[in-house]
Amino acid sequence: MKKTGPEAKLLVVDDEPNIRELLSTSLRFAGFEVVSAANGRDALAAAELHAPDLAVLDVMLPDMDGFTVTRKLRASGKHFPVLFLTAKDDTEDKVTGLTVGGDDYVTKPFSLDEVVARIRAVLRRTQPLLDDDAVIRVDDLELDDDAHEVRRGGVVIELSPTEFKLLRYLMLNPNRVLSKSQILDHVWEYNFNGDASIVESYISYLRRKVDIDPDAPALIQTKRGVGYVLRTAEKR
Amino acid sequence: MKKTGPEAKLLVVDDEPNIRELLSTSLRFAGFEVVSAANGRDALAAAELHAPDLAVLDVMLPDMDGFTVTRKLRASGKHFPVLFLTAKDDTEDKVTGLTVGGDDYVTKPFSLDEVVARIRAVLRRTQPLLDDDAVIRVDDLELDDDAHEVRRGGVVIELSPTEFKLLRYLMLNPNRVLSKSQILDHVWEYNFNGDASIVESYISYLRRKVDIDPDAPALIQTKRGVGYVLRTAEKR
DNA sequence: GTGAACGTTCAGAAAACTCACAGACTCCGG
DNA sequence: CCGGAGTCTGTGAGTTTTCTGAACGTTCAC
Repeated sequence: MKKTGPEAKLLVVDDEPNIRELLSTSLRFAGFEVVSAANGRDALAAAELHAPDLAVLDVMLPDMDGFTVTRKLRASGKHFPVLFLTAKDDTEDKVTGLTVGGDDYVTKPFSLDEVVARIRAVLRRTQPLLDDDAVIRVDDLELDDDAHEVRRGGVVIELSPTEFKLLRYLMLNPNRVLSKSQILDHVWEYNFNGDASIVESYISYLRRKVDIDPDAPALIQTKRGVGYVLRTAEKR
Repeated sequence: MKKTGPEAKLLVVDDEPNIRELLSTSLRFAGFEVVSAANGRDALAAAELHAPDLAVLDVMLPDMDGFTVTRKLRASGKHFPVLFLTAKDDTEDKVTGLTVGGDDYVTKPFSLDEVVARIRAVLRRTQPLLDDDAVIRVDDLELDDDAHEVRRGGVVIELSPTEFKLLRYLMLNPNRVLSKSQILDHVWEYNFNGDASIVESYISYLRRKVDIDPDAPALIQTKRGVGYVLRTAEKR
């Protein structure tokens, strides 16, 4: 899955240092090259200098709002797609029109995996050259990101949004034990402040839908005191 | 769907920056090469310079109206088709006569998919070389853009204009989940400011007409918390 | 002008979802 | 075999989402 060299170059723009760091770090870890800016002015300069493939752009910036930044970018001939970060209650109002180009948006607070998934989706849509299939496969389990659908042995499995995100995270890390806090950090919104026991609940839900057959070896396995793994058959 | 190289070169002319941007962005994303101008003078210059295949032209411009622009274009030997943007209350007689050549018009406020569809229709009519079929097919569901007709298993289904546009948008994105705001942005007029619940209503209407057979697997499916998809059977 | 078709909005019911809590169960060391 | 930590799962409250029907407005044909 990982290619040689970075997947794409991203420009992250947010005035809150915490969020900017959070995003930069996890996007970098996800294989992207990342440059960041704290306001609209710097964002425009960075876009000029680095020619990113996509920008992650907070709509609320100290000097000018995200739409203005986008307009200025477009005016100077930059046509890379933008993923907007909006507050949840901005929806309906200002968000309209954000999805007309290749652009998209996620609402704050977001979950990290969600952002990565949306970035990949936008890039896939705008530069279809990279035949990233959008389908993740582990044994006879398939997860189709575009259709937002999961199949086991060809049979569709209905999952709730959270169940879907959790399974997606597990499938992206097959045969790797993931701790409950790791899972929490990736799948739940970044400001979630319940405790990790909810992961147990959702693992339980998932098992009921994914690991039904009592004869087949379970895909989702518990590592006591450590976390959970998605085990493939091949890998023993 | 995406070809190598742009589909055609368009000239967008509108004095309102928002509309100009909105059009440019979504047309560019639809695969066209776009240049734009804010008034008649610039439009004539741009036409001379870029030799577009079609112009999208607001009839109300600050310096001269769209018909004058067209006349001057024709006078200087430019015979590419024009898609006029007119206000809804423009008198019939002004608009009449627009559809006699290859030209066509849409009324403001328009929906983005409508404009794209009209542009494609005009280009198809004027340069029939491109064998764009104008018929979109998903399983046994056919949508004929030219005839403005929908058939399921050969049987014609009567749809209202909005139902037709909605189904069209779904059929252009089979097996891809579309959020309610995405749908709103593409199918409804750009200045629509109701909320997304109207999408739910129209999906409901569509289902009643398109997914009648309770035995057949439903084409239109809800992805709770995410949006709606048009599912094909083949896609497994 | 009148009726029919179409479009929009609203409101309520039903269904689904998220999450906390708590008791039951399992594993493991001693 | 016991106890405790860790894990699993049922229950239920609160919220969100979806669906539907009905009311109201607009447009169009006659």
